[in-house]
Amino acid sequence: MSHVPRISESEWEIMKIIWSSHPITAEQIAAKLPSDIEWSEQTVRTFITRLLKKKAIGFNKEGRSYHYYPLVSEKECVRAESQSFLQRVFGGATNLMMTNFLEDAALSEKEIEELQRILKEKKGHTQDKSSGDQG
Amino acid sequence: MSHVPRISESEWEIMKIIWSSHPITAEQIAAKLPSDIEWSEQTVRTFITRLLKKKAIGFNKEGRSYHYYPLVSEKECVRAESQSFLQRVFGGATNLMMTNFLEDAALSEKEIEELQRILKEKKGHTQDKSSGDQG
DNA sequence: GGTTTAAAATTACAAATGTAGATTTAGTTT
DNA sequence: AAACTAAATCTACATTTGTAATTTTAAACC
Repeated sequence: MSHVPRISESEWEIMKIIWSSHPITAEQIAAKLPSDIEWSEQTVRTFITRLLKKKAIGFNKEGRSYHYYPLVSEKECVRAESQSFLQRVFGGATNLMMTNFLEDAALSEKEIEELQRILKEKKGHTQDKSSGDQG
Repeated sequence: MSHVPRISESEWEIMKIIWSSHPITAEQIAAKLPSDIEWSEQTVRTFITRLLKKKAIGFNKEGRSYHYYPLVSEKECVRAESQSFLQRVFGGATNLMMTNFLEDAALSEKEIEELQRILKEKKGHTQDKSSGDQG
Protein backbone atom coordinates (compact mmCIF):
# COMPACT_ATOMS: atom_id res chain seq x y z
CA MET A 1 0.00 0.00 0.00
CA SER A 2 1.01 3.66 0.32
CA HIS A 3 1.53 4.90 -3.16
CA VAL A 4 4.59 3.84 -5.03
CA PRO A 5 6.99 6.57 -6.03
CA ARG A 6 7.63 7.34 -9.64
CA ILE A 7 10.66 5.38 -10.74
CA SER A 8 12.60 6.56 -13.76
CA GLU A 9 14.01 4.33 -16.44
CA SER A 10 17.51 4.36 -15.00
CA GLU A 11 16.22 3.88 -11.51
CA TRP A 12 14.36 0.80 -12.67
CA GLU A 13 17.65 -0.83 -13.52
CA ILE A 14 18.80 -0.29 -9.97
CA MET A 15 15.52 -1.44 -8.47
CA LYS A 16 15.46 -4.65 -10.47
CA ILE A 17 18.83 -5.58 -9.05
CA ILE A 18 17.86 -4.69 -5.51
CA TRP A 19 14.66 -6.70 -5.77
CA SER A 20 16.51 -9.66 -7.15
CA SER A 21 19.01 -9.71 -4.32
CA HIS A 22 19.07 -7.79 -1.10
CA PRO A 23 20.50 -6.53 1.12
CA ILE A 24 23.07 -5.36 -1.37
CA THR A 25 25.80 -2.72 -1.48
CA ALA A 26 26.27 0.00 -4.07
CA GLU A 27 29.34 -1.73 -5.38
CA GLN A 28 27.48 -5.01 -5.80
CA ILE A 29 24.68 -3.23 -7.58
CA ALA A 30 27.13 -1.65 -10.00
CA ALA A 31 28.67 -5.06 -10.63
CA LYS A 32 25.32 -6.61 -11.42
CA LEU A 33 24.28 -4.08 -14.03
CA PRO A 34 23.78 -5.53 -17.49
CA SER A 35 26.90 -5.12 -19.58
CA ASP A 36 25.23 -2.83 -22.09
CA ILE A 37 24.82 -0.23 -19.37
CA GLU A 38 27.94 1.81 -18.83
CA TRP A 39 27.47 4.06 -15.87
CA SER A 40 30.26 5.36 -13.72
CA GLU A 41 30.29 4.20 -10.12
CA GLN A 42 29.14 7.70 -9.17
CA THR A 43 26.17 7.57 -11.45
CA VAL A 44 25.02 4.38 -9.84
CA ARG A 45 25.36 5.98 -6.42
CA THR A 46 23.39 9.00 -7.56
CA PHE A 47 20.50 6.82 -8.63
CA ILE A 48 20.67 4.97 -5.33
CA THR A 49 20.55 8.27 -3.46
CA ARG A 50 17.51 9.34 -5.43
CA LEU A 51 15.75 6.08 -4.73
CA LEU A 52 16.47 6.62 -1.03
CA LYS A 53 15.04 10.11 -1.24
CA LYS A 54 11.94 8.70 -2.91
CA LYS A 55 11.64 6.09 -0.16
CA ALA A 56 11.79 3.34 -2.73
CA ILE A 57 14.64 1.74 -0.83
CA GLY A 58 16.13 1.78 2.65
CA PHE A 59 19.48 0.73 4.05
CA ASN A 60 21.27 -0.69 7.03
CA LYS A 61 24.65 0.63 7.88
CA GLU A 62 27.09 -2.23 7.91
CA GLY A 63 30.69 -1.25 8.56
CA ARG A 64 31.62 1.53 6.20
CA SER A 65 28.99 0.81 3.61
CA TYR A 66 25.25 0.71 3.32
CA HIS A 67 23.29 -2.39 2.59
CA TYR A 68 20.24 -1.46 0.59
CA TYR A 69 16.88 -3.16 0.49
CA PRO A 70 13.57 -2.37 -1.17
CA LEU A 71 10.85 -0.42 0.60
CA VAL A 72 8.39 -0.93 -2.21
CA SER A 73 7.68 -4.35 -3.61
CA GLU A 74 8.42 -5.28 -7.16
CA LYS A 75 4.84 -6.39 -7.50
CA GLU A 76 3.36 -3.00 -6.69
CA CYS A 77 5.87 -1.16 -8.86
CA VAL A 78 5.27 -3.46 -11.78
CA ARG A 79 1.59 -2.97 -11.31
CA ALA A 80 1.81 0.81 -11.15
CA GLU A 81 4.07 0.98 -14.17
CA SER A 82 1.85 -1.38 -16.08
CA GLN A 83 -1.22 0.65 -15.34
CA SER A 84 0.53 3.83 -16.38
CA PHE A 85 1.66 2.25 -19.63
CA LEU A 86 -1.73 0.74 -20.30
CA GLN A 87 -3.39 4.07 -19.72
CA ARG A 88 -0.96 6.16 -21.71
CA VAL A 89 -0.66 3.94 -24.74
CA PHE A 90 -3.92 2.02 -24.93
CA GLY A 91 -6.26 4.32 -23.06
CA GLY A 92 -6.68 1.63 -20.43
CA ALA A 93 -7.96 -1.09 -22.73
CA THR A 94 -6.27 -4.25 -21.51
CA ASN A 95 -7.49 -6.50 -24.25
CA LEU A 96 -6.43 -4.02 -26.92
CA MET A 97 -2.97 -4.04 -25.43
CA MET A 98 -2.95 -7.80 -25.24
CA THR A 99 -3.92 -8.28 -28.84
CA ASN A 100 -1.31 -5.75 -29.88
CA PHE A 101 1.41 -7.56 -28.00
CA LEU A 102 0.28 -10.88 -29.31
CA GLU A 103 0.47 -9.64 -32.87
CA ASP A 104 4.16 -8.92 -32.43
CA ALA A 105 5.19 -11.46 -29.88
CA ALA A 106 7.33 -14.41 -30.77
CA LEU A 107 6.07 -16.92 -28.26
CA SER A 108 7.03 -20.54 -27.97
CA GLU A 109 4.44 -23.32 -27.98
CA LYS A 110 4.99 -23.68 -24.28
CA GLU A 111 4.43 -20.01 -23.57
CA ILE A 112 1.30 -19.98 -25.64
CA GLU A 113 0.04 -22.97 -23.75
CA GLU A 114 0.68 -21.27 -20.45
CA LEU A 115 -1.31 -18.26 -21.51
CA GLN A 116 -4.08 -20.50 -22.73
CA ARG A 117 -4.15 -22.26 -19.40
CA ILE A 118 -4.43 -18.96 -17.54
CA LEU A 119 -7.19 -17.74 -19.82
CA LYS A 120 -9.10 -20.94 -19.40
CA GLU A 121 -8.87 -20.62 -15.67
CA LYS A 122 -10.00 -17.03 -15.76
CA LYS A 123 -12.94 -17.92 -17.89
CA GLY A 124 -14.00 -20.58 -15.46
CA HIS A 125 -14.16 -18.00 -12.70
CA THR A 126 -16.28 -15.73 -14.87
CA GLN A 127 -14.71 -12.71 -13.37
CA ASP A 128 -16.67 -9.61 -12.48
CA LYS A 129 -14.92 -6.43 -13.60
CA SER A 130 -16.14 -4.08 -10.91
CA SER A 131 -13.75 -3.13 -8.11
CA GLY A 132 -10.22 -2.66 -9.27
CA ASP A 133 -8.41 -1.34 -6.26
CA GLN A 134 -7.69 -3.19 -3.12
CA GLY A 135 -6.08 -1.94 0.01
CA MET B 1 10.99 3.03 -40.03
CA SER B 2 13.41 5.82 -39.16
CA HIS B 3 13.44 5.90 -35.44
CA VAL B 4 10.49 7.25 -33.60
CA PRO B 5 11.14 10.20 -31.33
CA ARG B 6 10.72 9.87 -27.61
CA ILE B 7 7.21 10.99 -26.76
CA SER B 8 6.48 12.11 -23.23
CA GLU B 9 3.36 11.27 -21.29
CA SER B 10 1.71 14.59 -21.98
CA GLU B 11 2.74 14.51 -25.59
CA TRP B 12 1.06 11.13 -25.94
CA GLU B 13 -2.24 12.74 -25.15
CA ILE B 14 -1.75 15.13 -28.02
CA MET B 15 -0.54 12.43 -30.38
CA LYS B 16 -3.50 10.18 -29.67
CA ILE B 17 -5.83 12.94 -30.72
CA ILE B 18 -3.86 13.78 -33.84
CA TRP B 19 -3.74 10.14 -34.85
CA SER B 20 -7.43 9.77 -34.32
CA SER B 21 -8.28 12.72 -36.49
CA HIS B 22 -6.13 14.79 -38.76
CA PRO B 23 -5.46 17.30 -40.12
CA ILE B 24 -6.46 19.10 -36.96
CA THR B 25 -5.89 22.53 -35.44
CA ALA B 26 -4.48 23.33 -32.02
CA GLU B 27 -7.85 24.54 -30.89
CA GLN B 28 -9.53 21.34 -32.00
CA ILE B 29 -6.90 19.30 -30.22
CA ALA B 30 -7.50 21.21 -27.02
CA ALA B 31 -11.21 20.62 -27.37
CA LYS B 32 -10.75 16.91 -27.77
CA LEU B 33 -8.68 16.38 -24.66
CA PRO B 34 -10.26 14.11 -22.08
CA SER B 35 -12.08 16.14 -19.47
CA ASP B 36 -9.82 15.01 -16.65
CA ILE B 37 -6.95 16.84 -18.30
CA GLU B 38 -6.95 20.52 -17.53
CA TRP B 39 -4.29 22.23 -19.53
CA SER B 40 -4.37 25.84 -20.57
CA GLU B 41 -4.57 26.53 -24.28
CA GLN B 42 -0.93 27.62 -24.10
CA THR B 43 0.16 24.37 -22.59
CA VAL B 44 -1.44 22.46 -25.40
CA ARG B 45 0.34 24.66 -27.90
CA THR B 46 3.65 24.11 -26.14
CA PHE B 47 3.29 20.36 -26.45
CA ILE B 48 2.38 20.74 -30.10
CA THR B 49 5.47 22.86 -30.68
CA ARG B 50 7.62 20.24 -29.00
CA LEU B 51 6.14 17.50 -31.14
CA LEU B 52 6.92 19.59 -34.20
CA LYS B 53 10.50 20.03 -33.04
CA LYS B 54 10.74 16.28 -32.55
CA LYS B 55 9.38 15.70 -36.05
CA ALA B 56 6.55 13.65 -34.64
CA ILE B 57 4.04 15.85 -36.43
CA GLY B 58 3.97 18.25 -39.34
CA PHE B 59 1.55 20.95 -40.43
CA ASN B 60 0.00 22.73 -43.34
CA LYS B 61 -0.64 26.39 -43.07
CA GLU B 62 -4.28 27.03 -43.66
CA GLY B 63 -5.34 30.65 -43.31
CA ARG B 64 -4.12 31.92 -39.98
CA SER B 65 -3.77 28.57 -38.32
CA TYR B 66 -1.82 25.38 -38.73
CA HIS B 67 -3.38 22.06 -39.51
CA TYR B 68 -1.34 19.35 -37.89
CA TYR B 69 -0.88 15.77 -38.97
CA PRO B 70 1.27 12.88 -37.75
CA LEU B 71 4.72 12.21 -39.18
CA VAL B 72 5.10 9.00 -37.20
CA SER B 73 2.45 6.32 -37.23
CA GLU B 74 0.58 5.26 -34.15
CA LYS B 75 1.60 1.73 -34.86
CA GLU B 76 5.32 2.41 -34.69
CA CYS B 77 4.98 4.58 -31.61
CA VAL B 78 2.88 2.02 -29.82
CA ARG B 79 5.39 -0.60 -30.75
CA ALA B 80 8.36 1.45 -29.56
CA GLU B 81 6.67 2.34 -26.33
CA SER B 82 5.61 -1.23 -25.77
CA GLN B 83 9.11 -2.54 -26.33
CA SER B 84 10.52 0.06 -23.99
CA PHE B 85 8.01 -0.87 -21.32
CA LEU B 86 8.52 -4.57 -21.83
CA GLN B 87 12.25 -4.16 -21.56
CA ARG B 88 12.22 -1.85 -18.58
CA VAL B 89 9.71 -3.68 -16.47
CA PHE B 90 9.91 -7.29 -17.56
CA GLY B 91 13.42 -7.50 -18.97
CA GLY B 92 11.92 -8.22 -22.34
CA ALA B 93 9.99 -11.34 -21.37
CA THR B 94 6.70 -11.04 -23.21
CA ASN B 95 5.05 -14.03 -21.64
CA LEU B 96 6.01 -12.89 -18.16
CA MET B 97 4.35 -9.58 -18.92
CA MET B 98 1.29 -11.28 -20.32
CA THR B 99 0.80 -13.51 -17.34
CA ASN B 100 1.24 -10.53 -15.05
CA PHE B 101 -1.38 -8.53 -16.87
CA LEU B 102 -3.72 -11.45 -16.97
CA GLU B 103 -3.44 -11.92 -13.22
CA ASP B 104 -4.79 -8.44 -12.71
CA ALA B 105 -6.98 -7.91 -15.70
CA ALA B 106 -10.72 -7.84 -15.43
CA LEU B 107 -11.64 -9.20 -18.81
CA SER B 108 -15.07 -10.02 -20.09
CA GLU B 109 -15.94 -13.45 -21.48
CA LYS B 110 -15.85 -11.97 -24.92
CA GLU B 111 -12.43 -10.44 -24.47
CA ILE B 112 -11.06 -13.68 -23.10
CA GLU B 113 -12.48 -15.50 -26.06
CA GLU B 114 -10.84 -13.09 -28.45
CA LEU B 115 -7.48 -13.65 -26.84
CA GLN B 116 -8.02 -17.37 -26.94
CA ARG B 117 -8.81 -17.16 -30.60
CA ILE B 118 -5.62 -15.23 -31.31
CA LEU B 119 -3.54 -17.65 -29.30
CA LYS B 120 -5.02 -20.60 -31.06
CA GLU B 121 -4.22 -19.06 -34.38
CA LYS B 122 -0.69 -18.30 -33.35
CA LYS B 123 -0.21 -21.83 -32.18
CA GLY B 124 -1.44 -23.21 -35.44
CA HIS B 125 1.13 -21.21 -37.36
CA THR B 126 3.87 -22.30 -34.98
CA GLN B 127 5.32 -18.94 -35.48
CA ASP B 128 8.97 -18.22 -35.97
CA LYS B 129 10.26 -14.92 -34.62
CA SER B 130 11.27 -13.35 -37.93
CA SER B 131 9.33 -10.28 -39.12
CA GLY B 132 11.86 -7.57 -39.44
CA ASP B 133 12.87 -5.25 -36.66
CA GLN B 134 14.20 -5.97 -33.26
CA GLY B 135 17.79 -6.22 -32.29
C1' DG C 1 -4.74 50.14 -45.99
C1' DG C 2 -5.23 50.47 -41.08
C1' DT C 3 -7.11 48.04 -37.10
C1' DT C 4 -8.35 44.10 -34.74
C1' DT C 5 -7.18 39.79 -33.08
C1' DA C 6 -6.32 35.05 -33.09
C1' DA C 7 -2.55 32.08 -33.80
C1' DA C 8 2.22 31.31 -33.62
C1' DA C 9 6.76 32.22 -31.66
C1' DT C 10 9.52 33.51 -27.85
C1' DT C 11 10.58 33.42 -23.16
C1' DA C 12 10.15 31.59 -18.42
C1' DC C 13 10.75 28.77 -14.73
C1' DA C 14 10.61 24.77 -11.54
C1' DA C 15 11.04 19.78 -11.14
C1' DA C 16 12.83 15.45 -12.88
C1' DT C 17 16.38 12.94 -15.17
C1' DG C 18 20.93 11.58 -16.92
C1' DT C 19 25.53 11.85 -15.92
C1' DA C 20 29.25 12.57 -12.93
C1' DG C 21 33.22 15.28 -10.34
C1' DA C 22 34.66 17.11 -5.81
C1' DT C 23 34.48 16.95 -0.89
C1' DT C 24 33.60 15.06 3.45
C1' DT C 25 33.28 11.32 6.69
C1' DA C 26 34.17 7.56 9.15
C1' DG C 27 35.65 2.56 9.08
C1' DT C 28 40.09 0.11 8.70
C1' DT C 29 44.80 -0.46 9.16
C1' DT C 30 49.29 0.16 11.11
C1' DA D 1 45.96 7.60 17.70
C1' DA D 2 47.17 9.04 13.02
C1' DA D 3 46.90 7.87 8.34
C1' DC D 4 44.71 5.77 4.73
C1' DT D 5 40.87 5.09 1.90
C1' DA D 6 36.52 3.52 0.48
C1' DA D 7 31.98 4.97 0.81
C1' DA D 8 28.76 8.52 1.41
C1' DT D 9 27.41 13.28 0.74
C1' DC D 10 27.40 17.54 -1.73
C1' DT D 11 27.62 20.10 -5.81
C1' DA D 12 27.14 20.59 -10.83
C1' DC D 13 25.27 21.05 -15.14
C1' DA D 14 22.73 20.01 -19.45
C1' DT D 15 18.38 18.09 -21.13
C1' DT D 16 13.57 16.89 -20.79
C1' DT D 17 9.14 17.65 -19.03
C1' DG D 18 5.20 20.14 -17.10
C1' DT D 19 3.05 24.34 -17.06
C1' DA D 20 2.24 28.69 -18.84
C1' DA D 21 2.66 34.17 -19.71
C1' DT D 22 4.22 37.53 -22.95
C1' DT D 23 5.33 39.17 -27.45
C1' DT D 24 5.19 39.03 -32.29
C1' DT D 25 3.03 38.13 -36.67
C1' DA D 26 -0.06 37.96 -40.07
C1' DA D 27 -4.91 36.86 -41.53
C1' DA D 28 -9.50 39.05 -41.40
C1' DC D 29 -12.43 42.62 -41.30
C1' DC D 30 -14.02 47.35 -41.94
